[in-house]
Amino acid sequence: MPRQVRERQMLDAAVAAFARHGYQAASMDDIAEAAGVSKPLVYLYLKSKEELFTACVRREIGALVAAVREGTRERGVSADQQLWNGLTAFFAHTADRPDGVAVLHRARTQGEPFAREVAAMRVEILTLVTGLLAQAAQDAGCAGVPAEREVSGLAHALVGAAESLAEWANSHEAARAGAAPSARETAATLMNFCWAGLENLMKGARWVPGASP
Amino acid sequence: MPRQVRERQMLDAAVAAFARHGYQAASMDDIAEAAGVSKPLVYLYLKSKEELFTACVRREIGALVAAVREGTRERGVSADQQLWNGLTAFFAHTADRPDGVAVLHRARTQGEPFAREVAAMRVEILTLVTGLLAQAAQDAGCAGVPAEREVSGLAHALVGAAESLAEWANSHEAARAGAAPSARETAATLMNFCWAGLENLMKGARWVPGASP
Amino acid sequence: MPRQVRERQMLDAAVAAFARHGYQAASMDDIAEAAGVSKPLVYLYLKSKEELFTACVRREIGALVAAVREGTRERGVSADQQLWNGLTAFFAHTADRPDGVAVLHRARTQGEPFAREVAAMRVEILTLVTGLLAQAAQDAGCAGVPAEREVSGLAHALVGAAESLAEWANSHEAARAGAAPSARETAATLMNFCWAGLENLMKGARWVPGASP
Amino acid sequence: MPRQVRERQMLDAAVAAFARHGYQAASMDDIAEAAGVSKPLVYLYLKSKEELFTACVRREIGALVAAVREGTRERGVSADQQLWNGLTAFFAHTADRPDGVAVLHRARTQGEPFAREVAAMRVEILTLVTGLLAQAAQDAGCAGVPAEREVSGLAHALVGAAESLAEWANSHEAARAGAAPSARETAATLMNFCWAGLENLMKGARWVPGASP
DNA sequence: GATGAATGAGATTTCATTCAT
DNA sequence: AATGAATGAAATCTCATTCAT
Repeated sequence: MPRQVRERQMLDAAVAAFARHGYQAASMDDIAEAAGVSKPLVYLYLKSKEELFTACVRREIGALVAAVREGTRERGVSADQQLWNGLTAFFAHTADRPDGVAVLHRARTQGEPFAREVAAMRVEILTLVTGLLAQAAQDAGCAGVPAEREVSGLAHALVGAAESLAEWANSHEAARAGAAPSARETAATLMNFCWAGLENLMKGARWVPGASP
Repeated sequence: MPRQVRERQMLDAAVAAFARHGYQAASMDDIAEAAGVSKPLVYLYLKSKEELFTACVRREIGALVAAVREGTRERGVSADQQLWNGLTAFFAHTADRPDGVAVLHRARTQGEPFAREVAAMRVEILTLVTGLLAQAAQDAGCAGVPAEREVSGLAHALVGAAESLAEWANSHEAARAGAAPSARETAATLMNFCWAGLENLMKGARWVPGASP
Repeated sequence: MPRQVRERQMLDAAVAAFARHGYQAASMDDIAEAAGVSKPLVYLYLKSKEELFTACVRREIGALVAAVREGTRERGVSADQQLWNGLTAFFAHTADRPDGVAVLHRARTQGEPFAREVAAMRVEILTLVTGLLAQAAQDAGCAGVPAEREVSGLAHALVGAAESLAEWANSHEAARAGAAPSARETAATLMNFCWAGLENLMKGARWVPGASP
Repeated sequence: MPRQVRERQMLDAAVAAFARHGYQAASMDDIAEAAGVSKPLVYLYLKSKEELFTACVRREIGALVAAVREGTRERGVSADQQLWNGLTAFFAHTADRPDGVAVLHRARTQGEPFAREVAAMRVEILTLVTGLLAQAAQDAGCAGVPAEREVSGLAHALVGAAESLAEWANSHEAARAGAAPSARETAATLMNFCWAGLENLMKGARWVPGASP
């Protein structure tokens, strides 16, 4: 059996194990057995547990980013439409590969080297989002560009909301209140949640404490 | 030294260790040493690693919920103001006890018993938030109550955004773009991000794909 | 509370614990708690686990030997009658204090110092038995005294049979085949088992291989 | 080195250790070192201390039962001869493998699962013995079959006597009174001790208190 | 006379990792 | 290319034992 195939089997098994048990609790024994190979072979191909985890993380990062980029590829549509497309792609992907997403989630709290990789991916996606927001601002004849720090905060809020919604949409809790929502429904929920606020912001309108009607 | 004092020392050390290394990687040896006691004493007082972790989680849940409840206690103010107060308390708390928050974050991916405790806390806070949103809807002369599933999704989005913002606000990344933002600033960012959207939703206005200006 | 009373409580608790769990598995914690006192008090009175076990063993040895001696005290009766009396006393005692007997049983396999104490007790009882056998030989006009080694072997066989019967009589297995047998019944069983053989031996008759009818 | 060989080495070392120190006091460290392997290998092959002990017990049970069965295999000889053959085989075995016998002895007081295995073995041997006694009764033109409980008691007495004699024969004490007795001598001692009594019993004769000559 | 507080030492068990073949 | 055999290191947890009061 060719090396590439064997390697993918190992990565598949590793992603499943890391997703279910976490980095520490997943054992190389179990991964090797699940992959249907002997432990020395895993070490021959992937060097160590750390590198194996890194390989998993990189693969899943690539898959996620590719999915989102593919979703926002369509040109000639308005910024909010593109954002919606990207979100839909994101939610579709998280529904499709829950283990991969779980591995990325685990990696964020697994020490510097892993956390950094995921952080870099978040930056990549945030950049994408930020770009869309900026274009939306332009489209809307926005008065001025908000401070970098504010944009950064907004982007983090958006991504955090998306992650939380993805987790909720794929949990059993959501299914209890009817069928699990589709990716499009979830994306719409998030757009509803934030779009008006973002639009206002871009136009320079601000919510301030003590000023509500 | 009296038992209560020692127990608090142990919990402090354990929270720090669990926050930094996670449940599995934090060792009882290190925790005992950090607490300035011997390992057997930790076991005498806290029974096992699992119960120690549980004790940490419960303590931090209590502290977080108390902080947020305290923030929303003030009566006679509008709903958005109360939400803002609660968010400010939340961000102040996360800035004040980053380790405690990290422990709660870890607990969510550490198996059923722990995850359930945190989930229960999230439900408690979501209920609080939902109540405020409902009152806001009333204040705004809202046309109809949105479906339960939609409200649930919105609340998850809000909480996720808050968590993500808290993490970002306390990270070094935020400091790089100027001083770390205050709790009030972060709360304002989040209100700006979502309030208009929520208000629209309550009034029955919806964002729909393909309908943007 | 006077020291003697406290000490007896401790010994009672210790005997029960050692009987149930064995020397190693019985913990000083449990013994102290069962005795209703704190651990340091146990150490104050009984020095160490080893000495505590020794005290238990000595007490139970004393009780057992006293019971058997009491049983054989009656003068002016034939030797077999005295032996039967002694056996009855032995089985009555083992039925009455199963924990004490169990401790002695455990002590036999618990290393030199303890095993020696029990061995000494066995010697004491064996001497008693041997004396009765000798007198029986005289009564029966026995031809000659058997070799010391043979007598020793016989005595061990008798004691072993008695111990095994005691254990069986107090086990649930015996109760399954009707009510548990009384001490007198068990003693009769053992007398039936061996008396004729012993009598023959004393008269010089021997069982030899290949000579059965 | 092949797995089977290593496993036997481990069992040999474990039997020796359990025999000398008992289940609790024997440490896996010592067993591994005595077997000339590392501790993890012991766990890899034997799973746990409990299973290791079980494996020892089962092996020694098998060896002992096989030895006794082999001894009683010879057909066409009288019942007492067969019993003597079986006893000789038993004493030869206990002299040959004192550690194995000691392990079985320990197992009887080491908790339900172990005690049950040994009890089952005792039942097996008791059945064998009971069969021989029954045949002997037939040979002797026995009047009637004694009650089940009485037979059970007699068998227990016989086995207990045999165990006690075996222990004595292999102890230093026996050697002090001349050379240690051979298996045939010990078997003869036991036959002398009980055979006449058993024969009487089979014929319906009973020893009763107060009726001695 | 009695105890709450505390620990050094050692138990079983698991895991990532490497040879020799 | 692939593996059965093997281990060093470290994890969680328990226990007999002693102070200071």
